[in-house]
Amino acid sequence: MSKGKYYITTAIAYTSGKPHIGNSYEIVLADSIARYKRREGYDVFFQTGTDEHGQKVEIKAAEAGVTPKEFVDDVAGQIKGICDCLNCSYDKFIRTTDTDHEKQVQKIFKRLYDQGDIYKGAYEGLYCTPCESFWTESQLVDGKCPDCGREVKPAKEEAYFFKMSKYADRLIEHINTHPEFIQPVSRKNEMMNNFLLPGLQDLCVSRTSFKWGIPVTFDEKHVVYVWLDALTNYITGIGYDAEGNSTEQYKKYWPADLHLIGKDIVRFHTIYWPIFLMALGEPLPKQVFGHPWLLAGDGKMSKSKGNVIYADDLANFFGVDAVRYFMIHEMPFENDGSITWELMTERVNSDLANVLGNLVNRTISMSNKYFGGVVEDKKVTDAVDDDLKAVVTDTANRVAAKMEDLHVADAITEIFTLFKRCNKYIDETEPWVLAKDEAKKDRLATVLYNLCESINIGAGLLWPFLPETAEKICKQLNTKLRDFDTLTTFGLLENGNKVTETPEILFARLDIKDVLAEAARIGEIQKAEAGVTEENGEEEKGIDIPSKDEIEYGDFDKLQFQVGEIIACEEVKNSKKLLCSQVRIGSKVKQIVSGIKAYYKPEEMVGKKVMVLVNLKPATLAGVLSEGMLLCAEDENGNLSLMTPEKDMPPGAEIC
RNA sequence: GGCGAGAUAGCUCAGUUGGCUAGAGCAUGCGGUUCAUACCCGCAGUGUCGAGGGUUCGAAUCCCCCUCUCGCUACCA
Repeated sequence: MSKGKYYITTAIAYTSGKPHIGNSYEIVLADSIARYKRREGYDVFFQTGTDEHGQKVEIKAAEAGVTPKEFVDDVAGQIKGICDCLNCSYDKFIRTTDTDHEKQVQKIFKRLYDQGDIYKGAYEGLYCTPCESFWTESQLVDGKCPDCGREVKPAKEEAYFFKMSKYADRLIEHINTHPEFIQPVSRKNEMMNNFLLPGLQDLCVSRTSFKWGIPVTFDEKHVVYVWLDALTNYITGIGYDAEGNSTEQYKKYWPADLHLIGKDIVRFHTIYWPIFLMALGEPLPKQVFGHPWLLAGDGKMSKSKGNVIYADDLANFFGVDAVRYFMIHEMPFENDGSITWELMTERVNSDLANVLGNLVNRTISMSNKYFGGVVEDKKVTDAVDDDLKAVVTDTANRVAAKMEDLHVADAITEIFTLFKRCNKYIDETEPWVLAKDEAKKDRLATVLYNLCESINIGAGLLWPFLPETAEKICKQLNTKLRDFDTLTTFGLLENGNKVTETPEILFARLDIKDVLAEAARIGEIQKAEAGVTEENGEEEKGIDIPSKDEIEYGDFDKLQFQVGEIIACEEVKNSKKLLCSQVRIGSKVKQIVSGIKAYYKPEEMVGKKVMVLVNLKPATLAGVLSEGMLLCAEDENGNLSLMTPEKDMPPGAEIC
């Protein structure tokens, strides 16, 4: 009997490179929910996939010397490989380069244009080159790029915009009347306070600055910009048609019951996506859950440091279910979790090996030792059985309650509580004592039956989370996976069932030394791939940034750079990132505000001689006048380093 | 700066509408046991529940204020 449909999606992964562990977490979480819902009796459709267009892919492909399509085919294959390696049971793996998807995106774009939701905008001096972004007049902040704060410049290019504000009131109303729509609730406040209530800006939905995208049918030099292309995967993947010929599958599954996404893209899923749907006249998804992140240890991951953690490396070493267990268990509902090889080892040893693996092993060993593997209830009960049975048969309800609220980590903890109760039961009943007394043989038989039945029920509950392990347990017990609606009934295990004679260790205990050796080995491989060797540990991989247009010497000559000496520096009040420096340039002193507080303390700024752009039009930042710009180098993580002359130079020396 | 969340045992956190000696897991110490993967079971802890004030018979829980952390957002010439 079906309880109805359940459509769950993950975000589609961007194909700029192989995803690390933090990006693999979501698919496991989604898979657990999907499997759980299926076992509950829902008709589940579980979609995941890849987001493959955009300039970043175009650049990466060019670097690799292949076409964008060849590049994304390769990366999408890797991403799909990781999903498969983690045993994820998706029903559809959509790629935004799928022909069906591309056609529908074009139709959607056309339709929204025809009905006036998308309009062609013109850009006069409103293009931010570093951000590759166009902005409308109203979007600028102090006349600057609202993303990076840098100068925007005149550009003849045109782009299409979506009229977000038209639907804002309806969306605010929807969010207020559907408190479950945005999860966790703290995200709802952020969306309301930062975007919806201050007033929505129109969103640019096309680009002309790169080619790797879905062309706008009626204006070929434009490609559809990322969010309209990516978000629509949730409907195109199940057969939406913008001209009214959607498939039965679409009619059955839409609206989605759950969009599972990272907390970084909540804004796109709870503002832009619902508004696109409103414009198309389609119902909104029931729930969007912005989950926290799984971070690797404390620092940032980088290949040149050799500390990137990939799901497949972990799965190869610890086993798939150990990785799934860690991800599910260690991730709280609202705060970020962290993963390291050490933490993985702790989880595997204490929960999987000690509690679960050992329980199954000792139970089967005793069945073999005392009864030749035959498990039979001789109905010799004792008061201590009652509590065991109560805990075991109630676990399904407890798990269900946790899953209802998407507290998946708590749900799996409930299952392990069941297994712990079993271990305690063994101590209470002391089977090895019973075994010494022939008169208590029947009691012993019942004890072992109770254990096998409890473990069987536990395995049934465990399946959505650790499918491979649950199946292994059933195989060792020689039972079938229990249907969900039988999990609250004790005693369904067939009498006279014979367990395996050769129980295999489910999870081996690990020695931390071996684990760290493996981590080090993988780290070395990564460093080698990143081009770092023992001798030249400093030889880094270069970073590429988008190229700007070629300029005339005259353009360069307009800029005046000089060496400036910082003679005083203080923090700017009311600002998190700004320092205000007094900079001596020749005989003059300029006041310059810079966003470098995170990298330099005011006192260490004083005395430095730095490169200054002196003829920049003065501006006011956080209420403080700034009459120039201190130049910095910036790495891929946004770390800044001031430019200083390589030999000592007097303040005011021209840089040319 | 604006908005929001949080500060509880060594670590990760639970603590419902204020009420009995403030809890769980992991780690630590001690004891028990041997079927089992040196495993399991039991016991024991320590906590000014971030600081200070207030409401109340009574506050981790409500109010005020302070300090710190985090998230989103603005600022990064």
